[in-house]
Amino acid sequence: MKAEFWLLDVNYEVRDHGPEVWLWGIQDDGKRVLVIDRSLSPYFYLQVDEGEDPKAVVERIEALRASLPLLAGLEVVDRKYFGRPVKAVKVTCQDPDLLDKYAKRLSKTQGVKRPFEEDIRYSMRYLIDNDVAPCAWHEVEVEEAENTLGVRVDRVYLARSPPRGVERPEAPPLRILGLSVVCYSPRGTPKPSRDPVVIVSVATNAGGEKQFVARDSEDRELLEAFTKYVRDFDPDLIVGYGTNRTEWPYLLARSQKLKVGLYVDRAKAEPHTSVYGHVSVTGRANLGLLDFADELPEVKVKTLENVADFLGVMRLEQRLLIEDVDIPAHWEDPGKRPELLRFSAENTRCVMGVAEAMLGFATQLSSLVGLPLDHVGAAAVGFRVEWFLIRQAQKIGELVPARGPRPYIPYAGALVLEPKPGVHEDIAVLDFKAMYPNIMLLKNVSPDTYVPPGEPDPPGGVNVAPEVKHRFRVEPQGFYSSVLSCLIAIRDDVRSRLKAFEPRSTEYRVLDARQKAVKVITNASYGYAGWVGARWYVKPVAEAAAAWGRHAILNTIRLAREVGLEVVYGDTDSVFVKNEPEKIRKVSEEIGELLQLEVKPDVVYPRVLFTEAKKRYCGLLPDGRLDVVGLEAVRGDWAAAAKRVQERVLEIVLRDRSPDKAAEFVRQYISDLRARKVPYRDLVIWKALTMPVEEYAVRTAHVEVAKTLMKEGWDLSVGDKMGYVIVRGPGRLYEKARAHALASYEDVDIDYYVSNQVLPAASRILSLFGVTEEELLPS
DNA sequence: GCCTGATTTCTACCA
DNA sequence: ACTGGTAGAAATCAGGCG
Repeated sequence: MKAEFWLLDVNYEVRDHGPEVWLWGIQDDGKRVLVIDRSLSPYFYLQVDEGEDPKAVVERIEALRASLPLLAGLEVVDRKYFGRPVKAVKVTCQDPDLLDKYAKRLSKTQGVKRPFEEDIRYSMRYLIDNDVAPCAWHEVEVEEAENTLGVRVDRVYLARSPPRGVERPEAPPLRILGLSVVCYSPRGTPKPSRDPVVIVSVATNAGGEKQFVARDSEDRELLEAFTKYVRDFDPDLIVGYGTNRTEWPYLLARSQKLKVGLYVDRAKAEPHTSVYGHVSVTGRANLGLLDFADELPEVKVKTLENVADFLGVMRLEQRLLIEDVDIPAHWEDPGKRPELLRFSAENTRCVMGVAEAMLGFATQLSSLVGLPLDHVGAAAVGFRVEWFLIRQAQKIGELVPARGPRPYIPYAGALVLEPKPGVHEDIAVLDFKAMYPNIMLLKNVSPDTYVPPGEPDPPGGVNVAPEVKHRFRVEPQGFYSSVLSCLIAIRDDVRSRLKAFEPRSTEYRVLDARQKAVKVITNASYGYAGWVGARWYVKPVAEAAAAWGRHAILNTIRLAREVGLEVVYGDTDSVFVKNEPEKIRKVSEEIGELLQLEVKPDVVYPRVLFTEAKKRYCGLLPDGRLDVVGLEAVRGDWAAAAKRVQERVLEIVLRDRSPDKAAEFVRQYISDLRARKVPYRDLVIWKALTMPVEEYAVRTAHVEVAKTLMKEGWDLSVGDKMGYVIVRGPGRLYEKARAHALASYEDVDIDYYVSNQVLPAASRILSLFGVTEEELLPS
């Protein structure tokens, strides 16, 4: 019989000496199923030395067979490595966990150059080899089996054939459970060995809301009740915020200590930490939404409340927020405990809202790159690109290069023009459409088409990069080139289908999420190519793409000037020119002919203001809104007070064209600030720890604050944002920084905020109009 | 030892 | 833990001065 299912999760098991893949899915009738497939044997490759007879290598390995009991098969195969044909021995092995060990051992065989793909996990191997993608529909020939495993699904199937993809864009209705957790520690970061979980707030997309609250800091019953709740609801998705890093590890450690089985998965086991440091719940997808918050660069401090506010899930002003340092007092005080309960419940509501906003993108990204839903968020951008590449490599018989340490040598990147400071009227921004991907596509820039120095030109000819002179074969089409054309084709297809639907329809939202996912991967391809950690890293590839990019923008500038278009600024793939449509059309046309790249006006600013610095400007949009770029107003490491003032100054200067009015506004603001009428939170400065505190070479405010907090028992790690205020007193700035949650308004050094935050931010703009800092101070 | 300009360190941004 | 190019604040260094 045939079964159709949407793939939610995948794992593998070794049972009765045979590996099997477990595909957890959801069917049309709402049944949750487990499809077990034993058809694919794990394997790796051994590349055979050039000039060596592969059969001889096979025989040598055969001779070792007695000592390799789980070796299942040897086959000589033709593959490609960086585009060149190679002979390899495909070694199949019964136990997927022995691939690495066997590969190491057999690599020493005479005539073997090196092993390949022994580091690809069996479950990924299965998905890739069968072209099975998570978060997508598949049909499979199956026979129903009895649920002797005790897995929590409606049906268990044995696959008779590998699943085949079915074109169906929408996900089935999923059961989603959201959670947030509060732990209690009298002081500092809670420790599971010592401190209880006191509140677990859950919510479901079936409308359920519940709180599990510890009785007198006894959390055994709470953990048991929570576990039971999860099992009873039987979610497909478990969502939280930062749960991979904090809440799940805590719940696990705590339940281990109390000997409570946290059996929340579909396979009678506990959650476990998986490849990308995320927590995996077998048969479900556990998502930490913080992992997807990187897609929202507008949100600078990525707390749940900020993300929820940005997405319109729950407004910050409406929230009751409790800082970590204030949690113990709220739990201890029966009068304040209800506030803590409300805070926790709101967190879970925010989690559910954020999940709704982000799931479309997450599932599309998962199906596109082929990583299981719970992996894809946790995987860094480079790995997302790489898994997409690995999938494509399999299709063309390209061996997946080993990841290895390589020397890092920087190369020249993009070109940035010196802006002409001041206000310019009616400026058009000419943008290259997907510049780097299109360059790589057009010039066939790829790891496998690169012709190293010393090698003769191939018969089909080469494309030679300007300046750096790297050469790339014109044919056949390279790996990157084919992958990019595939991505571009998908995006064009999705975008054309998009037109048939209403923007609010489900179909539209699904397709829109898909085109965004494709865009993210496409745009990351150039960065991937220049990443030393990449499996397909070849420095000249990135270097050549950058050189062609410079060539493109330089030609655009030249042509613009030739037709008499004034160029006022440019950066990487954009050129800012006077808005003269006819001349622009001409430039665009000529670039199209000359470089086969598309360049066209993206926006037209009725007015745009440049500072004397590159990468910092502000454009007024036709609808009156501002595009603030690079300035303090869009930076996360300036106090909101300074950012607000600067933004307002820009508005007044660009909309009303009145530097005087703007100066008056600044004077008024500074008097308000001095009168302490500005909210305290607008004085908090946020900076991230980019390395462990002990590695800093100099003393800085945020690191000093981090050290203080750590002394108080708070665990901090790389990436954490430290919020601090500057307080009055003598000494260096770093001596006057206090954690925002531990300082009070009275301590704040207003003069610092006037002279080092608000004034510089305002003056950055107003100095262009001859307004001095003295003139910005209230009289 | 103090002052000042130059250099280094650091973060976050742009494309 | 995708790239290089960039700004700007603050810390720190280095050298002159007395």
